[in-house]
Amino acid sequence: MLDAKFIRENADHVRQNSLAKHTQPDIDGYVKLDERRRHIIQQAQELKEKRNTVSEEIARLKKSKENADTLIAEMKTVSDTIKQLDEDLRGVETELEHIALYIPNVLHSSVPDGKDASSNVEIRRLDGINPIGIEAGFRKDHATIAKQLGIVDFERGAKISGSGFPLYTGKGARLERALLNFMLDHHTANNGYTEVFVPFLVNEASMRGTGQLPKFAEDMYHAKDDELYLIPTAEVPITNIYRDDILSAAELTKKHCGYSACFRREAGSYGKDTRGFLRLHQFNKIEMVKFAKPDESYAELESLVGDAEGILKALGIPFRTILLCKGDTGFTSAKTYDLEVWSPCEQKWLEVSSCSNFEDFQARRANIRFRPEPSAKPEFVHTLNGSGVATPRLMVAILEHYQTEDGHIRVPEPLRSYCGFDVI
RNA sequence: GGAGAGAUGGGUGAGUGGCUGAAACCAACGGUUUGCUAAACCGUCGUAGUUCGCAAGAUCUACCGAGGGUUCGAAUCCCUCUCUCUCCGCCA
Repeated sequence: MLDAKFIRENADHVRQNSLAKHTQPDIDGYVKLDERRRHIIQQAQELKEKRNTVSEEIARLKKSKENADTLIAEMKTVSDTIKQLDEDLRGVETELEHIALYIPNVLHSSVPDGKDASSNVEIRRLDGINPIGIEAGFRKDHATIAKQLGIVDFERGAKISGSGFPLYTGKGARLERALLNFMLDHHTANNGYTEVFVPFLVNEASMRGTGQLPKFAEDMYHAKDDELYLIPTAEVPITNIYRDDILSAAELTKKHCGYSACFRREAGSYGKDTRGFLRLHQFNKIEMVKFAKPDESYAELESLVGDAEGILKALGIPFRTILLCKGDTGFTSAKTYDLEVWSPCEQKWLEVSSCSNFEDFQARRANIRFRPEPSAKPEFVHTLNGSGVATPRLMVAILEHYQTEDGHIRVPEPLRSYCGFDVI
């Protein structure tokens, strides 16, 4: 959510910015309503002031046993008018919020122009154990080899729940768990994150706080009887840990990482990337979230990307880091880097992490503030988050890059102690 | 699921219709003093918004879990909801 005053004073910029993100919120309507809002507030305030002073006068008269009937009658109509104005105000503010919740975050000036993924800018590209572009002919794609080795049972997963809900079995289940444990240990030991284990169902306020609602309601699984939502990412519960809190400057930058299962309806992407692990309704992910001072948030974004890259480096997976262009940057983000691993069988880059600086966009929605100085006024923090990383496509990369000629998988070195075996 | 208790400012906790934006204490901040990490004393010390002002700031308004209601006037009375706690039952 953007600040009302900011929208008022930068209406053109906000409009251009929204267009760049392929949305057209009613900025003119917002500005007009905002004007009306302030007009109503002025009228109501004047009347309330009058009511307050006259009420004191009435109290005085009554105390000295004088007659206050005229004043009381007068105040009755004043009160009715106030009631009407307050009602009008509520209506206007509801309309304002309805527009404001659909206005996307303002892009950082360093974000390149462009309307879709083709304009994203590659920042880094790193070879892992297999140089990118040199592909061994013997490789089977991840779905085939996984099935052959009996480590994932897509059919039975579909039987239990539906397509997009994989069932990991035997060494596959162990490898998945090894990945998650390795990543959590890595971030807590090397990168200074404090681990959290979060609820996987959250309430509506949390979903609004991080910006999933109301705009992306159709992407979420919703337990209607309890008004709870299954989280699409641990970003939601982790960021909302400090909803409505005031943090002290000394504890910033606050860094949390956590595991969660992630649930996504993927409405509208039926038929896309349906094979194997490429697109799932449920998957596992380690998420990193930072709460930073505004003047430090962009440095924190760079180190966040570095933390995510560290996982891929440690595992020897070839990857590239790209900076998303304006049109590809998400609704809530000011600037986003994606990490993509190379799939030799798909001949495609697969996104395994998205690292974003939301500046104060989420903090304003979720009301997360900090005190710059012990007795200073609270300000909104900047929130950032990044996957560190999501497992399905990482698993794709491991199954393809670590495949041997005789159809087995060598377990990447850092995972061996977690797995208890070296080969699948 | 049944029964009960509660929700007040960063914290503890007073406050039952007008003089309460809210006592007191703690914490925090500024200062004085004594002078080795401490104590004593004095002062400051909520948030949001409106209007005015270049600004510092000033005016006004709202807010005592949320939303309604009664009243000239509500932290205080009534209703609904949410959450927390305790006990019982059930289940992991």
